[in-house]
Amino acid sequence: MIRLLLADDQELIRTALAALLDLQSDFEVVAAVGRGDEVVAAAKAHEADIALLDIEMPGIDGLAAAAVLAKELPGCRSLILTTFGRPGYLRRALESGASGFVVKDAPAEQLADAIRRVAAGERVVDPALAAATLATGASPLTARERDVLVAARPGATIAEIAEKLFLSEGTVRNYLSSAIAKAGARNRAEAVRTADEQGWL
Amino acid sequence: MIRLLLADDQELIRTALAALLDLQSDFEVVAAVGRGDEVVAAAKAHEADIALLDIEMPGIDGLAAAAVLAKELPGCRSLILTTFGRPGYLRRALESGASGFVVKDAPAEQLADAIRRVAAGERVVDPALAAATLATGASPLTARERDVLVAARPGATIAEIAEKLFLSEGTVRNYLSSAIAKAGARNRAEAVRTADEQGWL
DNA sequence: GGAGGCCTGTGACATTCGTCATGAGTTACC
DNA sequence: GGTAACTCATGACGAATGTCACAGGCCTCC
Repeated sequence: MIRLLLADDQELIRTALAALLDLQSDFEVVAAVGRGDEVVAAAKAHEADIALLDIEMPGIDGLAAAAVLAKELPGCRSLILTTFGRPGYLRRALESGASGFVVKDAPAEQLADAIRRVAAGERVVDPALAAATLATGASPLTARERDVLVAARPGATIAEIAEKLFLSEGTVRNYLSSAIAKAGARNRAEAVRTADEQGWL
Repeated sequence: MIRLLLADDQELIRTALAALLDLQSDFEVVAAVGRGDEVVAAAKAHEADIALLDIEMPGIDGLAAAAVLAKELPGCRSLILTTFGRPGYLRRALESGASGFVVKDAPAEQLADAIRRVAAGERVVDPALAAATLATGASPLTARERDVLVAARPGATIAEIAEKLFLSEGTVRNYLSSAIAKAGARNRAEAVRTADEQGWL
């Protein structure tokens, strides 16, 4: 019997996944939480074998939760279950110590199979996504370029970004310029968009 | 017995919701599709009573599917089931002829309750969301201002927007300027963002 | 028929943005 | 100790953007 922990911010999805997984005779959903920062405590309390983690959650995100889990509770493996199959997400997931990565538009049998294989100690990754990740390569952005792009995301002006990061406006313009070049964009907005899609942010 | 049609682009969510709803003794999931343009045919073929529609789908979106369904198959009511509780979505859903609107972070009982009430002929809407919609009011944008904002969304330049909409660049600048003013933004990017969040696009 | 609103366009203007050259300070690595 | 990369900054330049005033054509509504 494999003991599962579910973490997803949408209650309906959480409940529905639990209903689906409970149909499998060798699975048992022992806990379901809606926040990333509740994952570790729940995993400890219910002695989960595998944590199914969504990425987008309040508190800390699923990738960070996987990292904490790997450190504090090595007996509980993590399987990232998310909507977006972005290359950068997969990379960060594996760096965070997750044992698997499944996207939400996969068929149910694939999820069940992934859970069983992770429980057996394997690492499970969608082959197509893995190939895309290798092809994309790591982020070419420096730490500060990334910061500036993140701060620019909501549509902030240069002055606002500079104020938020305690930089001069000229410096912000320079970082933005190089980030735009590295993203192959012609705009701040386009650079933010492509960097986001690549998982660089 | 209420016959349900599920439409969601993510297969896992589709399957999981089907598993959840089948637990209710008075529900029967008779069809599940992953594209908006398959909804009507499937509803006809399986004589569904209620269609549960996600908004974001390939083909046509759930709101458009609800409109077609209301026209071609009045016996089948629509219930929008979506991640985002944006005021504009709710407004467009009700204008499209949908009978209900539930967000995906509602508890499962609320969904089941909504389905039963829609089946009984009621209109079902989350009260908090309805209040937000009334408070927000309709979009202040004119049709063209909206078009320009949509075209500007990926980070396009003025020249690209003008080319796409067959307008002069000066005209595009004028529309953008008034749209920015109406959105209370100081940027094109910020205007796109807030308009998107309000459901004006 | 007149008023008002939207669509489309032009021209001008100040501001912001993106690019480039350059330099100093820091850290890391050979 | 030297090289390289990153961080932060300044100044200057052209291009893109946002704002404003204005005008003609087309609707709709009173």
